[in-house]
Amino acid sequence: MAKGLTSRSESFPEWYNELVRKADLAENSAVRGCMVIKPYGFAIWELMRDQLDKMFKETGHVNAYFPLFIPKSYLSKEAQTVEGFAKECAVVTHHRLMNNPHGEGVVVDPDSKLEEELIVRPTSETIIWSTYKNWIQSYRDLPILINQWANVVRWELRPRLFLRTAEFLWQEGHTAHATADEAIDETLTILDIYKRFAQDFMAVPVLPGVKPLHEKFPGAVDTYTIEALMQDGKALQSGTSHFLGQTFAKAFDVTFLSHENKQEYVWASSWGVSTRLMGALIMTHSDDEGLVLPPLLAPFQVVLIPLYKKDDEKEKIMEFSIQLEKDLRARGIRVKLDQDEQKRPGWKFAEWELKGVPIRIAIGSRDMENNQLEFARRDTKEKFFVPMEERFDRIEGLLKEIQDNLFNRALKFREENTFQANSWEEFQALIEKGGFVYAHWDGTTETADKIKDETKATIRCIPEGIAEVGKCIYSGKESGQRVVFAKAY
RNA sequence: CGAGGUGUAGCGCAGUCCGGUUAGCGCAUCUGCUUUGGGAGCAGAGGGCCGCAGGUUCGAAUCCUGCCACCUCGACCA
Repeated sequence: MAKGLTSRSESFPEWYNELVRKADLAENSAVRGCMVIKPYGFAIWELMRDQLDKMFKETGHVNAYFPLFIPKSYLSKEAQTVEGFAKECAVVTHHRLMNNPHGEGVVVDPDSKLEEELIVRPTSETIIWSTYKNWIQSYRDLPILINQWANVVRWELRPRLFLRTAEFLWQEGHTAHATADEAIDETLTILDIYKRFAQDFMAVPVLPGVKPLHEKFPGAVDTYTIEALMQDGKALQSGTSHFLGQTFAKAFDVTFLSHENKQEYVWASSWGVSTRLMGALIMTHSDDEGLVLPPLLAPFQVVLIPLYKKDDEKEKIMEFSIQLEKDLRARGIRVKLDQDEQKRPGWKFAEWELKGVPIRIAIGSRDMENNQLEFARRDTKEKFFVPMEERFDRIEGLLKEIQDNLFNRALKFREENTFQANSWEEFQALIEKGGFVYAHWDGTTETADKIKDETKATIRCIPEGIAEVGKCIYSGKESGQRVVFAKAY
């Protein structure tokens, strides 16, 4: 049992908070709502980022960078964007400080007031489309497939590490196309990348689908989402891909001359995933002993713990350990040899479990004599001995096995917590239990609002291809298909 | 932004009701010895503007007033 880690059954939110801190992922900062991502946590984010970046580039996207500050007037050009983000924007009003004429410290120089205030970007559609206007004249300039890795600020009143912070890191893709079909294709291509990334790398099963209109991104025609189910039965929106239609092209007057020699508005998509994915990763796999990481995203896939008492033992053990570290590294495995002499082995075992390292190998004199190594896998907590000559094959095999096991385990959990509700009473009971609930809905925002008021459940997404006629569980009106309800983060 | 709560050592807390020795405990830190295959034991040591500013009092962590910060719960959100 990890020292001082609250169990999930005792309090899931507390468990999460303590885990994030104790596993050295992140901590609160001096600025309310902003987090410090610590090196170990950032290493995981870097692995996610590198993989996503690779997938974007494989599908023809390029990276660029747009400014942090957005002129206030840009936001007012697109009415829905204002409505969506106005309540959570940080605003820059001055550009200079001065020594306090009445005392200690510095004050804002009143003479440095900006003529036009600047908004710290909550998302970059407006500044990007005001730029695309200059880049696009003819169909020959299309498509534009740009992504940027950036920080954004949304002034949150109730922050939680990784899940909801005032500043967060993300990528935002912004594409421009000649036709609606092309933009929709792009939107769905990215949704598929997100799904594959979540499932194949994070080992997190996700449910792709489209958001109902009242849950979509302001300014989008359609918002697609991947929804994941956390261990406490709550859903986490883990990525979104928007078909923006011509909303931003019209707001910023971005037109192109088509094949047919006609001026037409450009079609758009935008899409993003953020450091919130860290929250999904943690809340999907981890247990009461700490973090559990899928091998593909583990900063260290294998940790080596040397065990020795006397100095003559130490020399032999260390020589072997250093060689094993080199051999594993040469095979492309991320490995950590824990050489800390201040800490005892038991402490190290617990510490690396807390940090979620998939495979631990203990190396002691007894093992040397028996020509074997003691393996421990983090996901199942099994311990077993591996003959020396099999060590490389077993490590490589185990990493794949653990990756698969985590996904299958999470998928099984989701299946066991996915239900169908056919009456209002049934729906209420199932939502109270937690999990995904498939139910008929009459398609109106009014009904969705009432369901939310009474149960706190929202429509997470409308999955594709499950057409089935039925009656709305709340209003009893006609419904063309089931939608997925859950309580959400 | 509404409603509650909490600010005491790096972290977690007791003490505050009912004012009165040198403000205490656990973890962490430092020193020494013994330990080292599942978060070591013993002995010793260091560390505090008791959130901030006023007030009451011979005397304030403790009582009063104001401010600030953080946490939990609601409304909003990736």
